[in-house]
Amino acid sequence: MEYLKQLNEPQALAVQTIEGPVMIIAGAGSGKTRVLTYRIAYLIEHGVDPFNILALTFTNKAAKEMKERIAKVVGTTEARNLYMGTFHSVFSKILRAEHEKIGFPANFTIYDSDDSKNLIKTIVIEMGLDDKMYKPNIVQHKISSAKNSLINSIAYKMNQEIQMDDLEARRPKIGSIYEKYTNRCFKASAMDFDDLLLKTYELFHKHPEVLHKYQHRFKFVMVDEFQDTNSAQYAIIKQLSALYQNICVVGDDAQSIYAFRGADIGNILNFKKDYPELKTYKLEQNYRSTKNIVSAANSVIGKNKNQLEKSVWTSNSDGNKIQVIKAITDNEEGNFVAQSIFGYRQNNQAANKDFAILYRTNIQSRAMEEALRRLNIPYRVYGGLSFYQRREIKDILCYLRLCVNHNDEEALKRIINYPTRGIGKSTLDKIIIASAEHDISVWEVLESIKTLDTGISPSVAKKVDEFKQMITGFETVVQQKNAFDAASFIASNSGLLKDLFNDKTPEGVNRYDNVQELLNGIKEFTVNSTNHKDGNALPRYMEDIALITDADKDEDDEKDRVTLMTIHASKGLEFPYVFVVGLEENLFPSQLSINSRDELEEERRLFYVAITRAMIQLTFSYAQSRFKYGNLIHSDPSRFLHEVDENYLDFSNAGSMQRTFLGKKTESEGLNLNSYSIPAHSHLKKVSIASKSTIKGDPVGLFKAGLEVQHARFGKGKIVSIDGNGDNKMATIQFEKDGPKKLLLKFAKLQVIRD
DNA sequence: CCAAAGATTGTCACA
DNA sequence: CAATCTTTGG
Repeated sequence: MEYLKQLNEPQALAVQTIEGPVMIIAGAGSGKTRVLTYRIAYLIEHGVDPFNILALTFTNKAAKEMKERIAKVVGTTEARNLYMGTFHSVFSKILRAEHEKIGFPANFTIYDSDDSKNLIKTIVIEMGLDDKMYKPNIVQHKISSAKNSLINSIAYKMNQEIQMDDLEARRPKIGSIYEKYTNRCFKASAMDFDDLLLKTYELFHKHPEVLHKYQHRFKFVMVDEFQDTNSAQYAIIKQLSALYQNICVVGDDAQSIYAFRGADIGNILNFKKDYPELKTYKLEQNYRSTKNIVSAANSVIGKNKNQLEKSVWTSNSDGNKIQVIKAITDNEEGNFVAQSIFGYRQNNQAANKDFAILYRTNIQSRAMEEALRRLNIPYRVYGGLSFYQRREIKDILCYLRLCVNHNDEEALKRIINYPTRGIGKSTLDKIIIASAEHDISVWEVLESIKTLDTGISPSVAKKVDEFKQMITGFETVVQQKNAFDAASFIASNSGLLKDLFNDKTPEGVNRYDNVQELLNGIKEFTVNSTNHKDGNALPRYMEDIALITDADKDEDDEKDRVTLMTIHASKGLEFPYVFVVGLEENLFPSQLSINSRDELEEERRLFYVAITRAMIQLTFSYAQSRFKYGNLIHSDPSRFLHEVDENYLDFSNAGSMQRTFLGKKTESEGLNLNSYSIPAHSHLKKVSIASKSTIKGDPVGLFKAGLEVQHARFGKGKIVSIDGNGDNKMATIQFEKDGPKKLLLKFAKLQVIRD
């Protein structure tokens, strides 16, 4: 019990309260992971069998890390028997084990959201509906939220309220699409992410004996990041812990940032109502950040109405104020941030990996990357297009998927004509129609392509049959070989590898390399799991891979690089130096959120998460204009900037970084935005780099009403107003000689005289 | 059936 | 802008 001495009072109480419902409200940086780890260790040391502990985490990586930490306290053997993982991975395992009860085969495919969207798109077209009204994204979102609220397609269609809502939204057919989608998934032996929860709930609901089994198995249930659970997840943990009531949830309502994908902050806010016996512990001491940072964060989150009462404090030193950087464009913002990192790094002996640049949207990484590259600062971008979503990776995975599960319709559609083998869209359509007519899976159509009346010509039918035989051949290989050998065999014998190899464009070479990387990953899996029964076979790899994300890949984290990620992805992490960039209205808070109080509060919580990632120094930045859809648009500073108590902010750099931009614009050498002076009290040294213009093309967005300008033909004039967007931006100018004129800024070649 | 040109659309976060 | 979808001509 040596470790109990490392804990403060509420932490120690939380660790030692092991029976009955417990809620741990863990403020940012309050040692949550430590408490979770020790609590599990404490359970085990008090005689609880690790087999009886279920711990649900937000990411696979979190589960893995926690397991390692627990292993250090209680030993590897004990730790290995813990049941730990994400909701999705834990429940997909249970569903595979209990597959007979739900009528699915054990080898069901997990459709990712692209697969779901494609299927929805197909169904909408097949039903002859207006695809403007029934956009895949919208329909998918509707189906997903229904599933997250435990409403299956039958209940959906019977629910009067929902039907009315859909009718009002002029989308009355959503229920029918949902129903067809469900049937189609079933026929394809596939589940989407939401099904993993919904079907688990239904399994437990319909089969009490199964529920009972797992209730006894998991006598102690712990849930991390409870603020981000949705109704389905909550319902399931309630089912599981109903018997023993040993349920411990850990979270921070102030960090609930996933409502957009169905997370219900009400789960944590109302938890006590469901468990009156609840013991609540609040971890309020922050060990991570300086006083300035903690106070700034508190001043922000205080603006939210909907929250549990708590006061986060720290005994750390005051630290520096939060630097605020103002830039003219997004590119300039990138330069300032990069230079700032350069300066901090030199003056504070900081390493690259001490820095993080956090942004609201992934696209913002580009300007940052360019600037970092220019200063030779190594970085790593997290998130963005996932490795597993890349075309070439998805292609090969679909081959593997089809080998493991013939019925996988989305996989079949994707690869039946890639590499091209003369089976085009019309043929595919005929196959799908036949599968609907005979109520058989698409694969079964292929099996009897020669006898069914599909309208496919014999010559094409022959090609289809050849494809079918190729896959059947692969299947034999899968059964006989380990995962790596089977995957390699399929990659080359499908022609896919050759197709990529023949593409000598840089992208083609890259794709080829990516496939090699995937195969290396499979190799690693094969080597690592040879001691497991059947663990080296492809089907097991496929089960794993569907729920793995890039964040789970433990890529050489040791490399000394600056971290670039979205704020969402940064949850749970900490960095000595943090830059929160793009603090502009309509970007952060996002324009989609500003019309609803709840959504705005979520954005504010997101801002809170961003602030609380920083340990030593926090920097905010914003640009006055940035490119969006190829147009330079004007941006106002974020309202969040004004919500931070100004006692904790340092605006001195915000002013000094402004250059007389417009005044310099006319010089033929181009722009030099890359040198600025830094106040004496700052850590930063003056940094100057030579670099080309940060603005691409004409900065037409920078003209404003009131400017005095010079035109080559019309002479001097004053801008009255600006209309239109992007290339069509037009200025009404009152010229001294020729009176008012309307000119396209793109062509006018105006020079600014004075503003 | 296919490649290339043209049109459209979207970008908010993710298991 | 860039990725994706649609149209068009061979």
